[in-house]
Amino acid sequence: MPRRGLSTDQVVQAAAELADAEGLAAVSLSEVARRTGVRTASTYSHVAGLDDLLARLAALALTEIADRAAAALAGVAGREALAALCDAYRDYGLAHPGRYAATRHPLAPDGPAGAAARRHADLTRAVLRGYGLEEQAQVHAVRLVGSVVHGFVTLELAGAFAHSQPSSERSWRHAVEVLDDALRRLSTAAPESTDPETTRSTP
Amino acid sequence: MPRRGLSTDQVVQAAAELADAEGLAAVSLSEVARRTGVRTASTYSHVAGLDDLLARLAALALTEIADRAAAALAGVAGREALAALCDAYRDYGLAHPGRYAATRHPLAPDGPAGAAARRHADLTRAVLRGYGLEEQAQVHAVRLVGSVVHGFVTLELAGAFAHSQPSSERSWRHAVEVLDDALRRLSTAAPESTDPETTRSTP
DNA sequence: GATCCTTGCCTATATGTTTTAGGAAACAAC
DNA sequence: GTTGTTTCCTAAAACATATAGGCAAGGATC
Repeated sequence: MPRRGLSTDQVVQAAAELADAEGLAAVSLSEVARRTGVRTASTYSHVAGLDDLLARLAALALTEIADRAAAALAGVAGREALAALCDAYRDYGLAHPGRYAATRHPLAPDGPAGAAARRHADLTRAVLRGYGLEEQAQVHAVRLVGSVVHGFVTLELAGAFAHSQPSSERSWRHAVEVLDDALRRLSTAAPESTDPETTRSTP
Repeated sequence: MPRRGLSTDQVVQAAAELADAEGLAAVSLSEVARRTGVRTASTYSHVAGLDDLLARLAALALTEIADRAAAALAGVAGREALAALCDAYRDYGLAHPGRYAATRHPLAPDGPAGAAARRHADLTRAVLRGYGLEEQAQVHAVRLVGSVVHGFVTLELAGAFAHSQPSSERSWRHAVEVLDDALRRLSTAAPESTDPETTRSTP
């Protein structure tokens, strides 16, 4: 019996292609084994189990997104940078729905997925630096941008915007534009907010 | 053998409680059967299978959210209405994470889930009416609001905002405020956009 | 070149879940 | 009481996760 020469990366890769083609729910050790040409039990030589495989898949997706975002951000700033960052997420999600869905898998803060998650936060922070926000506002902005992007892509992939005019593409451009506008206004707004609701005691 | 007097609603209810307590992934026909005191095969008398159960769970969650949103919207308008709508979603998601997660289950446009989804769109539209947007801008706004809310709640439930200052509660209030501000600006902005980027040929 | 050692892959097995098929008993209506 | 419907059962097939133990391929070492 000749060896297939399988590696962990190849197993994860097979899972990624399966997820994109058939949906994340279709990813099972059995099906991955089938597609790599080995028996199910043999995959345990490369991954610790289904949960480990899904975690590695999440790490792969996060890394790929961060790579693309970093590349897209080279040489741009301000509004263009925000659009490039947001587009990197959405384009990846549309091109690789299964991997994107894997991203929601609960990930350990340590490990490769944690490192990738930190890269994401850093990239968003780098983009937001161009808006001149103060520290606290920047955290809020990171979360807002993340919410809009993640929410839109998730709903779009779920088909919530299909079969309805205008196209989701239009709405996406509109959303990014509104986001840019809002961030710009936040930067020019009171740099030291005196709103009693947001400047309570800071423990 | 005395009958348990089970009904479809009771099965779905058991699944809902299971999902909230142990996570949506823990919902299986076996576990639901265990909790309702019947054998696994017996649940097939009430639901057509696991997929049908999850779809019914999604419909239940969407209906419950719509009910709460509708109640929260009674007698308020403008900024308060927007906040009430958004809070209804988030409060439900935090209180019932499993049911909220079930919402992402692919739903057929016909059937009860489809009706609930339409209620949601109508509720959002009702809130946005207070901002005086034109038709096309209103569609964009519905999608934007949906994205922000869904994205934020999803990320918050995934723990993305935990272990980090300031609290996610602060960021949430901030996000809703920014959203209100953005919508208000859209209403006062050019009612007929002449931006060449957004008014290309309409095929 | 013969001998280890690691390890990729195997078979076999235990356990749990989904789903269908067929039957018995509870319950309701007449 | 008979009939009919519905709930729940047992039985069984198909498939998934996971572990244990074994065999041999591919190197490294002597």
